[in-house]
Amino acid sequence: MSSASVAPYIYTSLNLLKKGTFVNVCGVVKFFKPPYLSKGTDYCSVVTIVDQTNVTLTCMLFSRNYNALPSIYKVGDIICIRGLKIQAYKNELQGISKFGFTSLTFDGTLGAPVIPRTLSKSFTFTAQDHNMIEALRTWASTHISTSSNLQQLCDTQPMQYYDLTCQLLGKAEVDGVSFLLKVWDGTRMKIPSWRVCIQDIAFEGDLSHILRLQNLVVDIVVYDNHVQVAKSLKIGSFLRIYNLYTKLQPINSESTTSLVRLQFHLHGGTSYGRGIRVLPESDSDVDQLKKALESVDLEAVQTSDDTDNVANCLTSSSSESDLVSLCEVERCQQLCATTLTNYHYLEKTSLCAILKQRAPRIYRIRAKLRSYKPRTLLQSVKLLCPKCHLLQEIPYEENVDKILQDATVTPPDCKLQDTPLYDSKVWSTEGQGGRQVAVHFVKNDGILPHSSECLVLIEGGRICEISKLSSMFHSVIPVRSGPEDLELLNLAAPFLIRGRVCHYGCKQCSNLKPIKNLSTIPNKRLWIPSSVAEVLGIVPLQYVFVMTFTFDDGTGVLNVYLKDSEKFFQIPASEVLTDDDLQRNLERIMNVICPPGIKIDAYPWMECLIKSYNVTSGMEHQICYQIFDTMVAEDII
DNA sequence: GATTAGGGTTTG
Repeated sequence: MSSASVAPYIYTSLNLLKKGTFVNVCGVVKFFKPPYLSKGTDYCSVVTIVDQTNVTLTCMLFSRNYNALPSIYKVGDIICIRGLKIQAYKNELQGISKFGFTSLTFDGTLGAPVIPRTLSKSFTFTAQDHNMIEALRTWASTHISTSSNLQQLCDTQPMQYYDLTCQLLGKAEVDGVSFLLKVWDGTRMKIPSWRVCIQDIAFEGDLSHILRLQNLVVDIVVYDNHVQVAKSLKIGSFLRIYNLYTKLQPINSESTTSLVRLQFHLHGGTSYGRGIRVLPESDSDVDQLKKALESVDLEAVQTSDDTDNVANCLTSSSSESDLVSLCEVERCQQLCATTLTNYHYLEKTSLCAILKQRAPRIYRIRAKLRSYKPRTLLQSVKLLCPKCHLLQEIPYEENVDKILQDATVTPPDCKLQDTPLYDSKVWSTEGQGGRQVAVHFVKNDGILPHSSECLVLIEGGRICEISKLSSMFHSVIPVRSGPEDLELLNLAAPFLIRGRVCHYGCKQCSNLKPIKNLSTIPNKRLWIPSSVAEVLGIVPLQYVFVMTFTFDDGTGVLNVYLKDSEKFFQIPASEVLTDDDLQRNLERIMNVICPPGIKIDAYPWMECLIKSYNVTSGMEHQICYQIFDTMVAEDII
C-alpha cells in the first residue's frame, strides 16, 4: 500500500484552483450522487467537496467502471481526487475527471480508522496524507453541519425525503417502470408500510422469512432509472437508499387494506442524489445494522398485537394450494374490517389503558368484536331526538293504527276542503260504519302536480290505506279536521310517510304549527321530510342503529355503544326495517366482524375511534364509550 | 479518448 519514500501527492487548496489545470484535490463531501449510468457510455457521479478554505468544488466524475467512481456512502466522507481537470462552467470552476483519474475515499468520522476506499491498485498514501485526512475530519467536525439525512424506519414520518440503510429481503417487478424492494432495518414503523401487489411468480426472496418479520418489513417502489439497479441487487445485501420519499396512502384507494399506511417511493431521476448503493459488509454503518437485525426479538414481533391473522391465513390457504399469493397472505395479515374517517394520526390505545382513564377523551382502538347486542339485529333500530337526545322504540304498527282509528271519530269538515293549498276528495267506506275518508292533494302554485310529485293529506284513513297512497304519491301526511285548519294527529303516529319510511317527530321538542304552513315550503316537488317537519313545527326523530359492542384486544374488554344512522354500516337505519336486501346485508356484515362458530383469534381486527363520556344517574357515576367517525371497510360492505 | 452532466425532489 503506502510508502513514505514515494514523493507525496501535492493537493491544491480549493481556493487556489485555476481554470485549465490538472490538480489533485481533497475535501469533505458536501453533496454527492451515487454512481449512476449516464446517457452516454459511462457511469457518472457528481460530487461536491469543501475544504478548510471553505471553498466548494463540484466535480463531474465519469467512468466505464462503476467501481472506479468514488465509494462515497454518506455526506461527510472525505475524498481525495487525483488527476482532476479544472474547467469553467457557468462562470464557476468545476472539476471534471479525465481518463486515468483515481480517488480515495475515507470515513469522515473523527477517530475512525483511516482506511482508503479505492479501486486503484497502485496508490501512494503517506503519513502526510494521513495527517491531512485527520485535519479535514477535525475541521469538518466543527465547521460542517452534522445533520444527516440518515434515518431509521421507526422514525419515519409521512412526506419526508431521507436516506435509509437497510437489508434487502425480497424484490419483484411491479411493471415496466417500477420495481418493488422489500427491506428492513430492524426497527418498527409507527405507521405500517403499504403493501404493493405483484405477481407472486415474479417474487425473489424468502417469503416465509418476510412473513415472519411481518411489519418490520417495508415495501419500497423504485421507478424509472432505478429499476435496472434494483433488478441487479442481491437478496441479503445491505443497501443505502438515498432520497427515499414517504407518503401517506390515500384511504380507500386500491390498496390491499383499509388501514392508514405509508408508501415508500424512490422516484425517478437523480435529483438530490436519489439512488441506491450497495454498502460493503466492512462499512461501520452496516456493522451497526447487522447488530440491530440480529437483536430483533422475532418472538416478540410475532406475538405483537397487530399481526395475528397471518398464521390462520397461511394454514387455511395452504390446504387449497401451496402457491399462496403474496398479496393474499399480506392482505389477510393486515385485514381490518373497519376504516377511520378521521383522526388518522391518533395513536392506538390498549383497552386496559382506556379502562384506567377518566372521561371525556377520544381514543383509537384496535380490537376484535367478541360479542354484540341485540342479537336480533332489527331490534337495534331506534328513534333518536337530535335535540333532547331521547331514544325511543319504533312504534308498533298496531298502536299507530289505533291512533289513526281514533282520529276517524272526527269526520272530515267540508269547510276545510278544496282550499288554495289543496284539492279535496271525500269517500265513504262500505261496511265500516260509514267511515269517511278525505284525501287532500297539495297543489304546487295552484296546479295539481303529477302523482309522483304530489303530497297528499289524508283524513280518516287507516294504515292500509295510507300505505297504498304512499306507494302512489310522493308523500302522505295523516291529518284530521281541527277548528280552524287541518291538524296533525298525535306524534305517536308518523307525521309523514314517504315510500315505506315513516317519519316521526319528538313529542317533547315539537311545537306543532298549522297545516297551511305547508304553503311556505319553497320547493313543493321534493317534499323533503326535514323541510316539512320544520314548517309544521316538528323536531324530526332520526332512525339510528343502537348496539352494544363488546371489544377485546387481548389487554382488556370494553363495552362500547354504536349509535349511528348510516355511516358505520353504510346502511340507512331508516330503510332497513322495510328492505329485505338491506337486512341481509346488515346480517352479512355482522357475520364478518363477529363470525359465528369460530374462535376469536380468527376474527378480523377492527380499528375504531371511540369517545368516553360521563354518565351520572342519581348517586351512580359511570364512564360510557361510543364509536364515532368509523365505518365498515369498503370491501366488506 | 467523443459523450455523459453541469447537485436543487415525483406526481407512480
